[in-house]
Amino acid sequence: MTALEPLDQAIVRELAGDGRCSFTDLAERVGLSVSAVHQRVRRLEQRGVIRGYTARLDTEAIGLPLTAFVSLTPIDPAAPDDYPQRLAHISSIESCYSVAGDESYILLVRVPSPAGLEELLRQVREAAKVSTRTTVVLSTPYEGRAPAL
Amino acid sequence: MTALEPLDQAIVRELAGDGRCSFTDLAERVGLSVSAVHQRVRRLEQRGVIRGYTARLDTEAIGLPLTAFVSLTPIDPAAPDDYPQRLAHISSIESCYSVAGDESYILLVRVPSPAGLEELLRQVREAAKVSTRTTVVLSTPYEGRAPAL
DNA sequence: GTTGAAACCATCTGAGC
DNA sequence: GCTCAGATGGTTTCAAC
Repeated sequence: MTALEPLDQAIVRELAGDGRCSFTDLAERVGLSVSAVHQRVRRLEQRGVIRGYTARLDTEAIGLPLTAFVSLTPIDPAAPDDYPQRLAHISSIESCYSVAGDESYILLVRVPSPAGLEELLRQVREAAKVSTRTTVVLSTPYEGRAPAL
Repeated sequence: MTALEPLDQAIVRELAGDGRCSFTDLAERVGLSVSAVHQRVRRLEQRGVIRGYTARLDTEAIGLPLTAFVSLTPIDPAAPDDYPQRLAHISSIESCYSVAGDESYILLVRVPSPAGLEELLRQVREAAKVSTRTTVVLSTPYEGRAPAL
């Protein structure tokens, strides 16, 4: 995987900071013509460097005030490792990481309440035969900051 | 915090899926006029329900192929709890969560290499007087999926 | 790979309901 | 709070370099 050119870096940095930034603004900020920027952004999208765009939401305002990390340990270590797939339909799971260490996976989940968390854990244990360890998030000083390029 | 109206829910769901969706498209998808959608989106932004927009990037393509969770435990339990602030300048830290459990904080970090991780841990220990426990991410089956509304 | 211009389309505002 | 319509300004394409 070849490293990103400085101009593409600049574009990507701007779009990480403001995903709805117009091409006109973008062009000014990176010092290129509008068409050139337009072409480069399209190319970055097609190459998969930019995987998409999303609105960053206030989890409380949308009714999911409880965030938690759920670590997964397979009950049967010999079972086929298709946990992510088995859990994909559970929409409270925002992210799924395969990790090195004591556990096999770490999930980031968002639920409306402690009752929602209980329900989620039930679903997870049912869908994948795993034991779970849950770490409740008390507050989020910051999240999803733009990467350093 | 009053719950989200169904129309606002629909708008927010669409923008979580495609943050660069035009107001024209958005209007069609939620069944409203363009101006009405426009007005509602602006209101959602001002109320802080929508906190911004970002490009979702391929971490490998931008030169940060190594992701890890770093758990923090204060060395002096009586020290003032200003860790997030003390760590905020470290740009490899994407997210910082205050958590219940054995540790006080969990950081999500992105670095170019194992050497970068080592350097990051040094920086973290220096900036905050904490001991760290690191869980390396091997792969990411999914991440940042749109929330269930 | 960049530019500039032209055609098209989206954004945004304000008046009216 | 929604709609319509008009003015502004952004997006997208294309020919040329």
